[in-house]
Amino acid sequence: MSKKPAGRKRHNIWESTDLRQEQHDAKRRLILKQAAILFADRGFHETTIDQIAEALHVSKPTIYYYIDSKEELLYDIAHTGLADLNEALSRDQNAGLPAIDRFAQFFTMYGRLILSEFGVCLALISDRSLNPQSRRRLRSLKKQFEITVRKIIDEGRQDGTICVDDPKIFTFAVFGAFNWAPQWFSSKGSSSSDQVIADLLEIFRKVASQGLAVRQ
Amino acid sequence: MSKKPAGRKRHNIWESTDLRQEQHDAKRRLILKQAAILFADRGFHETTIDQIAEALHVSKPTIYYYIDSKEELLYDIAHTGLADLNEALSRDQNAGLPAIDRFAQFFTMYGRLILSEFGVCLALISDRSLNPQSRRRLRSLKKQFEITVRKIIDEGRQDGTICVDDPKIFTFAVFGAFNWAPQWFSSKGSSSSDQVIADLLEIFRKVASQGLAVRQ
Amino acid sequence: MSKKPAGRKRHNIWESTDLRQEQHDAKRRLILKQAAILFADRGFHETTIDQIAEALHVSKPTIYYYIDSKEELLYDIAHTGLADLNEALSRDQNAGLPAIDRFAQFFTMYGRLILSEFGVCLALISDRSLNPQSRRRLRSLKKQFEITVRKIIDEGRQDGTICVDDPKIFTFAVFGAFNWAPQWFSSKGSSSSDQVIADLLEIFRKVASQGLAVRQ
Amino acid sequence: MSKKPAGRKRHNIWESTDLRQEQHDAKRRLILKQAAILFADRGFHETTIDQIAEALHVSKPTIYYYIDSKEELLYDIAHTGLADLNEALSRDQNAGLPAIDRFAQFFTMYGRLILSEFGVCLALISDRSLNPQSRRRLRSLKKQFEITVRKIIDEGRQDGTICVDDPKIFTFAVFGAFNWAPQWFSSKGSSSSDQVIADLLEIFRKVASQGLAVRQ
DNA sequence: TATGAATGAGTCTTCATTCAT
DNA sequence: AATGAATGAAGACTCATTCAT
Repeated sequence: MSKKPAGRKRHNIWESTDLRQEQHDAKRRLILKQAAILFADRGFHETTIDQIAEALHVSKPTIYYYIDSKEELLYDIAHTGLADLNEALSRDQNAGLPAIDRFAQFFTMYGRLILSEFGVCLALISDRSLNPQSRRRLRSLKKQFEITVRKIIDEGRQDGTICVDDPKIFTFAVFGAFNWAPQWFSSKGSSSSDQVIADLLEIFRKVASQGLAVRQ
Repeated sequence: MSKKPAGRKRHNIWESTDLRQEQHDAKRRLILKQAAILFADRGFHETTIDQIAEALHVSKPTIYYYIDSKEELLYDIAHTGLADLNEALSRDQNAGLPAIDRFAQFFTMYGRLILSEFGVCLALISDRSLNPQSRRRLRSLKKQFEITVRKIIDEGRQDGTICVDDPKIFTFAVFGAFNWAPQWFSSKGSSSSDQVIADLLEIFRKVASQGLAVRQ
Repeated sequence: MSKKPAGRKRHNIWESTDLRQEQHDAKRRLILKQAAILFADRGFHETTIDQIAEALHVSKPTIYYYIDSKEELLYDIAHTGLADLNEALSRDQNAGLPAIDRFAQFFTMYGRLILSEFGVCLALISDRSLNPQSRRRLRSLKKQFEITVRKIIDEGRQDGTICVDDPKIFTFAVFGAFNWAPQWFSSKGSSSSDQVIADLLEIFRKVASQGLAVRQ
Repeated sequence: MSKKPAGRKRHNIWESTDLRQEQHDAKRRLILKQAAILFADRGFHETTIDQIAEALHVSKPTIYYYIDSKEELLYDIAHTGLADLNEALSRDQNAGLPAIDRFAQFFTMYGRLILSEFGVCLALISDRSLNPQSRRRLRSLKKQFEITVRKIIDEGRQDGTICVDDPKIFTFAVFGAFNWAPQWFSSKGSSSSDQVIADLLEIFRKVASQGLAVRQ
């Protein structure tokens, strides 16, 4: 087997193992991505494993070499999206910023997720196709984000940068507005996704700083 | 549909064409309602005709006596909801009111729809299960509402009661917030649906009157 | 719907229900029988539901209208056979007879079972295709027969009509000899199944009365 | 199969044609053994090539390096068992002994086979999974043993050491009793396999010498 | 009107087997 | 000699829908 740029000095066995694993993971992610695209486009039940395989120019059993079931596909897509968001969130943890800015930061990232291949599935595909356990896990993760937002809002009330009547309803409203975006946003439209996210955000930023305007 | 001309001696009331038709319609509506409840609860694909039949204590072919296909069921539910809204809308057409009030009026009704049995399906169930024609019709109806809202907003800009940066995005945001409600609202919770609707509305009313507040 | 020999006086509705149920049961039993024949002939895994359906000139889903799964098919065949045997057994319960005669009676019936359509599956088809619970139930039923036989042998030792060294091994030997019969017995051969059963029985009757011969 | 003519400098022992062949055969036999164990334990169809590979800590294609198909696996197991028995049989061919003793000798060996890894498959696994040709070959081999036994019995009638009514039925009964043994015998039980074999044998020895006892 | 029975058309999933290295 | 990856072929099971009464 001729190794790509000739065999590295030592550890080449390990390297090849690593590369294999890497390749494997890469392919698996490709499958998830393609599945996510199709699910988002046609729906979960309207997409067959065959179609996913075909879109990737492989055979159906190949898909099953990388995943265990169609359900796992959906779960992993959602989970990956949520995990990515979590990671992005924890990366720029600007704890020092005013709550309103952290609010904006959160939904900028959330918006990017929800308009990404993986995120769309979160907003568009019902988790009713999942088994109770997977559904519970996913919902718990989502709940976490709700809690995060509510905390930010609470903190905003204290640091005087956010003012809303009912944090719970407000939170749901923002999530709703963002989750609805995949239904109408088209990357082929005039605005970029970042523009759309900013615009949506602006609406809620206004509300949140409504009562404060007077003081300034 | 003209039934056979004559009626049997007695029971002719039962069998009178009108009542028959009435009965027929009533039963059909019962089926739609039960289907809507189940669809909203479990999802379209996760609900079988058998389950709908069982919930109504009839047999599966009975369902097919009243509807042509599962798809029609979904279409009719959505269509009925939309038509009901349209009717309600046209009923109190307070053309004289300020735009912001008409805006509020619209979403109060829309909210009631979306939290009703029939409306939930609109927000929760994807129309991807419908054939292209039905989907087109339904989308066209929904679009109509978007247009209505945009018009109200435009008028609000003129009568000085509404001020938003981007009417399109704003419209989508409001619809998103309302469409998301069925995901979290529970009639068993502390707030009534009307309360929730009012709360959601309040958020967007604030935004819409933001720029104006200063002037007044 | 023209009832067979014209409608009976009253209860004809109930009668028709009964007849339906009867028909349903009859058809179900036909399916079991056909499945049993095919399983015995080709093996469980070598028989597809399609083949069973085809043999009955119905479509595959029709089979599923009467049974829940292929596994249930196998379980029900085995269970029915065992239950039939049990019933036959309890029917002529000649408790007064000498043990050796009851022994003969038992294996005459067992032989008839094991050479019948349903019984063949018991001897020929492994229960490993069943889920643990079904397997356990079936094994428990079979065990019951072993116990019955051992008890008869024990009683035979007391009433002086049976004499064997090791009742356990002896029991297994007899069951083995009978269970093996479906492997070689052909209804097209020269001996009838009853003849074969009698012949097999004769062998073990000899053994059982070996030590006693002297006394007589 | 003549391997490439020359050997590498060192390690030539390892790579010597003979040892290579030996190793190859040894590994092949290991595979057969493991497969036999799993087939006997779970059944043929319930065992996947992957499970066999896993049990041997190798990969699936490795199995295929040594065998051509799963079917061959089963055939070879059965064939090996039968061949081993044949060999053992021809080894101590005590043609001079009384038939009854040769009868005992035969089934002692047969019993050992049937309770060995390879033999269990003969009794437990249906040959229906084999192609017609393999099945025919195997059945022919088994038939050979039946014939052998019948001949012994015939000779027993002549040398006055065996007396049975129907040699055919008797033969089937004995085989049945022995073939059934793997179903209930457990090496973890109180009796050794040799004990069980002796016990089973004793039963049939009694029958065979029944009529003779009186005369002596 | 209503229903027990029947079915066509899939879809997921599995598994023995092969390919390429 | 060994293996990660890939696939053809098949089978169980489901479900919307229709038939016959």
